Amino acid sequence: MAKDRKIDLVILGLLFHEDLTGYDIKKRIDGAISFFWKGSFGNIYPSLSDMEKNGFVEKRRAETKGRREKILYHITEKGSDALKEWLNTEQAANDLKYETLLKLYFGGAEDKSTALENIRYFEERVKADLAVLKGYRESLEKVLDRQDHVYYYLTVTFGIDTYEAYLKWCGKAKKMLGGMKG
Amino acid sequence: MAKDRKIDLVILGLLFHEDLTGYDIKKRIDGAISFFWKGSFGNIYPSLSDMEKNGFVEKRRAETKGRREKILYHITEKGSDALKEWLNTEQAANDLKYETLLKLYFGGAEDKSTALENIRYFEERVKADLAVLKGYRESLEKVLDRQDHVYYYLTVTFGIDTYEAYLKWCGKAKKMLGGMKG
DNA sequence: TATATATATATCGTTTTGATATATCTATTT
DNA sequence: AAATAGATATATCAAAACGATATATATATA
Repeated sequence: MAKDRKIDLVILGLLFHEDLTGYDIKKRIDGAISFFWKGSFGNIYPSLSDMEKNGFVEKRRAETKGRREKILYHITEKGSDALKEWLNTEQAANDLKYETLLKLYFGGAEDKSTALENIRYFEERVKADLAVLKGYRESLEKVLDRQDHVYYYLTVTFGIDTYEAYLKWCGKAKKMLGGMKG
Repeated sequence: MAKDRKIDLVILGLLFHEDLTGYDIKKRIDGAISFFWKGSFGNIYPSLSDMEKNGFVEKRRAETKGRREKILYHITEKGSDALKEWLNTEQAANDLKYETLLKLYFGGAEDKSTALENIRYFEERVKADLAVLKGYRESLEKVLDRQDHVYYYLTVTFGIDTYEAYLKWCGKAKKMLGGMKG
């Protein structure tokens, strides 16, 4: 595991539950996780390769029955230890990049209709994403007896709560801009 | 301006109002903007250098009165056009990285006290940041007659609304984890 | 059968991050 | 007056992330 490479921890977290290929890992990240973290082949494969070299994960040839071979990765004890150590460190960096707010902040360079367009576009995407998150929540509510699912459920409700706050703000912002001259 | 370099737009947005040095730009970004976008010397100086080469900004020697010279940057018409073009493009990427949620998602690898620690740490920082944002809001409320300030105000209220949603979620999450076995 | 889509691994150029190096100016302390 | 700490100012570097693309096989569909 590299010193400051966060993707390593994402991968170890996923491998803690099951063996996965690099492609599987990408799919997992693109699911429910994508609302709060992202990954690309460009960092997943180099991470797997380095972690394998350093003994945090190991390769398990999948039973391919004559088909094209694929590489399943399995977490080692060293990998589990690294994951747990990270979970137990207090600090956690939450880095937010809202291009929407950046545009709004510089809105004075154009007329208010431009800013309103920006907010409306944001609002539409938030509504769409919120619907997806509510779908996840509904599925998870049925299986909350399993401990892992409580953790998944909490991340989903975090998304729902913040997205609903976004929508309320959109309403207020549109009203305020609407009442402004220019 | 580079093809996909977002820091270019941040700099152009700031220079639209006033001439600034690279150091000034860093300070501006570290202020109210840092809640939704970040920048470092490592991308600010290369961006300024490239944009100067390509005619988006130009150097203005500051009146230093014998003191050490500093480089003030001034936005050109080409730079203003690029800023406005960006403001008028519909899509805006909001990339959120919550290490807090990442740890929570993988919480099943440790016991629930670890997850609770994670949430409590997050809660404390949100409270501190929220106080700063409320201070900004108070200052801005006095000067809302100026159009630019309305835009700044909206980005600040976005922060306040979402941070308050975070805190409500923290309360619910702690309660839910508290009632869970393990 | 043709073809579009999904699976799977890998790499590359660009951009960002975070730290550090260097030097000057200004305010404070001794 | 001298020492020093902190702010100002520019710049660079290694490491990491991003986004796109290349390559090839497997599977579903028209």
